[in-house]
Amino acid sequence: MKPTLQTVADRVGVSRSTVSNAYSRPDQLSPELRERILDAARELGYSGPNPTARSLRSGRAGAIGVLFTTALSIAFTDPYAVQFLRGLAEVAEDNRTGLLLVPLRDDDEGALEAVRNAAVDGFVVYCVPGWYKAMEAAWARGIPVVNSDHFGSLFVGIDEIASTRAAGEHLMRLGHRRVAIVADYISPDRRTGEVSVPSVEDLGSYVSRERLTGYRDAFAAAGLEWSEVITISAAGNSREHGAAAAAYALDRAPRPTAVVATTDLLALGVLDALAARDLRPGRDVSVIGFDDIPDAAQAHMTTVRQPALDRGRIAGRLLLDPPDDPADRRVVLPTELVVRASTGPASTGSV
Amino acid sequence: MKPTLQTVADRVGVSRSTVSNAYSRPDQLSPELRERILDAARELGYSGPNPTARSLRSGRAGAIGVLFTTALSIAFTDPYAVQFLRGLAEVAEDNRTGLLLVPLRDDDEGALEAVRNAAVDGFVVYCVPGWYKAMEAAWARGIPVVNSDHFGSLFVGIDEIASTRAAGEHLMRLGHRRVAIVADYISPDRRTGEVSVPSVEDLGSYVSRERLTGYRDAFAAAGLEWSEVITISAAGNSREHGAAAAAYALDRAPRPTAVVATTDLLALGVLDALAARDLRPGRDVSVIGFDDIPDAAQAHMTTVRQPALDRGRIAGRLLLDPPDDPADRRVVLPTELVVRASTGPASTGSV
DNA sequence: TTGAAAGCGTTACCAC
DNA sequence: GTGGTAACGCTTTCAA
Repeated sequence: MKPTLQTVADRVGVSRSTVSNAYSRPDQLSPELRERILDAARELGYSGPNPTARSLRSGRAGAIGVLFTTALSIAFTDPYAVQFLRGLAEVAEDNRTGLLLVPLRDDDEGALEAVRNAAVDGFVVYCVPGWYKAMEAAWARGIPVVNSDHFGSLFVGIDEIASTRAAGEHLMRLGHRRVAIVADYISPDRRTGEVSVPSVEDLGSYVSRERLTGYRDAFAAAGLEWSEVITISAAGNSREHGAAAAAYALDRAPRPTAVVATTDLLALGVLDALAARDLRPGRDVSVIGFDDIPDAAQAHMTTVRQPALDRGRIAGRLLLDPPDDPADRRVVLPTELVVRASTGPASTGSV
Repeated sequence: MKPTLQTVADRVGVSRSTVSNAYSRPDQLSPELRERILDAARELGYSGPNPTARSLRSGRAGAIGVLFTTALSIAFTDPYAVQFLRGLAEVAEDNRTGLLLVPLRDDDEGALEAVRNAAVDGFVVYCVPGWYKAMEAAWARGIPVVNSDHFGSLFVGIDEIASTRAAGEHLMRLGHRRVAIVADYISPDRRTGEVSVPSVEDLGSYVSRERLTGYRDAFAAAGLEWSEVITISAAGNSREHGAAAAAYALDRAPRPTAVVATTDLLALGVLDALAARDLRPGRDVSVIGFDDIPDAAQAHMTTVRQPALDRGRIAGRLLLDPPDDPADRRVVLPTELVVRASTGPASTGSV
């Protein structure tokens, strides 16, 4: 039988309230009595108030729920996600709050259950394409939800369209006209391969949709028709999937002079694919990523930098202390096109 | 006012129990009634039983607490930790259990508070040198604690000493006699620099202590005195710290013919330091790491492979379903010395 | 400074 | 198939 407040109270010969005070409001009783209580507790193996009971009573769970795109076991492999989490964790720590990684399993029902059952004070939704039900379940909880990918009441994100438009303009300025785009979650069956995206607006994944839109607009402004652009679906956001997807662009004639990707991880895969074919990035084929993860710099890759750490931090602050002014509840962070060696003028002579 | 079970019960005209059953034991009532209840709930904005109250009643928190070495914001940067977490997350998902990252702040009191206040069913202690108090607090909770670095009742780990002994023997076989070791957490002040470690046994960090012991034993067996070995402290487990520490070995005469490190991250830093000095790994200076993280293979680095993913998985299983037989409560996983190009014969002629 | 009493929102048991 | 009743372990007035 586990000791409870009452056990300790009985032992010392005081009431529950006094023992409770000994832990939660030390100033409410004499130091000696407190010491006696704490001693008794130690002796009885009582390690302090039961967190769950305390939560129930106080109405505070002491944790932030984190909702991920995919299996939580994947989350840690994406450097961008890791940065985001670090920022979030930092703020959580400062507020004596834990981070609860919610297990969103593959089946819909399981995911809903998990969201409804999470003992948390709010949710940070990191990136949940296709999990609208889970998101709705989070909303239904009636606790704050910070969304970084869709527009909700609490939002922290970037101007996705403007960001990729800038990248697209850079490409157009360099004279590229044969372009391929690699994106994840753009084919319904989640396979890797070329896919036709007649209307970007209909894409299910927020991130891919917005980023493709930016490119499309930049291309259009330069007179490049969207229908001429090769769109390739990657089965997931990883370097390997990026390389596999790139093959569909690189192994065709005429070969595109530029291959852009919606994330750095995918773009690094594109670089891998170039290397495997002895093609020189920025000379034979230009490559652009998105995120500016550490490996991007090492690979001398042109990309769009977004402040992942800040996004996490702000998400945490928004959640822990939601501003009253609606205007303050939506934060749009700046991005920056970082030009490195992976982009260069379109080599007109190449086949 | 948030709706509760009672609110819904009143609305439908049934008792609380029936509403509770509608959610938790659907087979206990007629489908029609259940539908009516669920509809009413939706209408009222009731999103299901309060997780905290449910936890209190059922005695199950639905989460595993994860205790990290350092600020949880650091945890994600160590590839080994990430692998471990992935394994753990996998098992947690399968058991509909969340992962609560507990904010161990820098001050002792804050850490204790956090551990005592975490609403979890058990703890996985990943690597907490210097946080003995936090560990004791976890133990005191009276819930299962899986330890991977110290010997507790539930344990999953490797034979640290035998692992590095094998690495040390490899080095001795290659004829190295001027050797430096880079390790983190071996100087009391956590600074980077050469440090004297007269008795390995007294080191505070479990991992560093065990791994140095293995090396020491291997060296001793080959007739190399421990006092002749250069021990260098790294201020933390990162590539940068590894490079900084390596400088203390490489910039002296005579230069060691081998520099080993207690983790791959540190060892990769050593390789960086070699590169900066135009020294060839495996030719001019041999390097050995520990863990076999993905980058190690890419760097052609000799290292000790340990099954990080499995460690995480087993930690989860041990926690969620502690075996009765004490023998099964301690799992020692195999390791393997992976010899790559970063080690070679001691170049007798080098200075 | 201390204690009694009233919940917090749920679930489990046992009658009906 | 359904509904009381009694916990689960704690915190918080409020009165003494």
